[in-house]
Amino acid sequence: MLARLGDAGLKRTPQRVAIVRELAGDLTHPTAQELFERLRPSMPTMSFATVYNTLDALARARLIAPRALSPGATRFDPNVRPHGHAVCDRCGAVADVAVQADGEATPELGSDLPRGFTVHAVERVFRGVCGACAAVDPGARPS
Amino acid sequence: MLARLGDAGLKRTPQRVAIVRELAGDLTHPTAQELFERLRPSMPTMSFATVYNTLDALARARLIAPRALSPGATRFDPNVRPHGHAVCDRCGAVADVAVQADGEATPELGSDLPRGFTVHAVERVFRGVCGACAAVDPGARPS
DNA sequence: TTGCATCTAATAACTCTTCTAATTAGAACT
DNA sequence: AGTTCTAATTAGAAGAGTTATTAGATGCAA
Repeated sequence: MLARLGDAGLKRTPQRVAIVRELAGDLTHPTAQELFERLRPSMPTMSFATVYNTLDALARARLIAPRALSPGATRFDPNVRPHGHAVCDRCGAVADVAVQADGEATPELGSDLPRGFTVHAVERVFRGVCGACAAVDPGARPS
Repeated sequence: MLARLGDAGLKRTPQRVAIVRELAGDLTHPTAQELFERLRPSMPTMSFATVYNTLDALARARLIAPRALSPGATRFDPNVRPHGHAVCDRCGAVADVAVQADGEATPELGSDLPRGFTVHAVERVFRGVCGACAAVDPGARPS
């Protein structure tokens, strides 16, 4: 993934390397804030704006994908291949979900798209309660 | 829908009636800001907080559904039945999409959910470019 | 190494949403 | 109808999240 930085015309700066590294091995889809806080110890001078700039640059280069899975902070996903997400309504945790046949080849399922609408990607989100939250309070309202 | 206000233990105030009316016949999934601006002429004294309070109350009562379809403002959907959404990557327009078998009965498709995760709802989002935007600039980048 | 374009840091500004305190207004109960 | 209780509204400020601006530093190619 670092290699593709250059391919996209992006310079390989220490800040970008750190952000890419932190994101690449992270399955929790961190927010910009979370990335910033995790990287601050090792890069104390890094600015908050740099995190956003870098994430924006990576997203434009299609190396990561921003996800609006719930209101509030945008989450960033190092996996740009088609897949679904399980989102906990209580704690907001996000987990990847393998979804077969979720590519652009399945608009038959959602037939009546608006006239002239061209589909580029199909996302699927499973909303519910994760095991940890259910264990804490099994009887709570769904949300 | 107005009738269900009382069932939910919510008082029938003029502000709530206006918001419910504006939302009920609107297929564009307006944001809180949009609702506020549309209602201001007829209810000049209404506060911004009231819009949020009311939308939150309606959402808790399951009369509307908040949707995080793209980064930025939350959109509110008067249709709480299971259905999908077509979202234009350029202009942000949202349209409803009928989706068969999109209820809670289809987690087989997205099999490997996290252990202990209970699904309450499945959402499907079709991302792409709407006809109007494609007409304006057919050659532009997908996003 | 020099020059230029890009990138970063710092900060301000902006958008969206929530909170607080005081007032007002529904709904229920005489 | 009048009273009371509680919830809802208002206005403003505050908070979170994001984007824009600008000056200065840095990487990269010639």
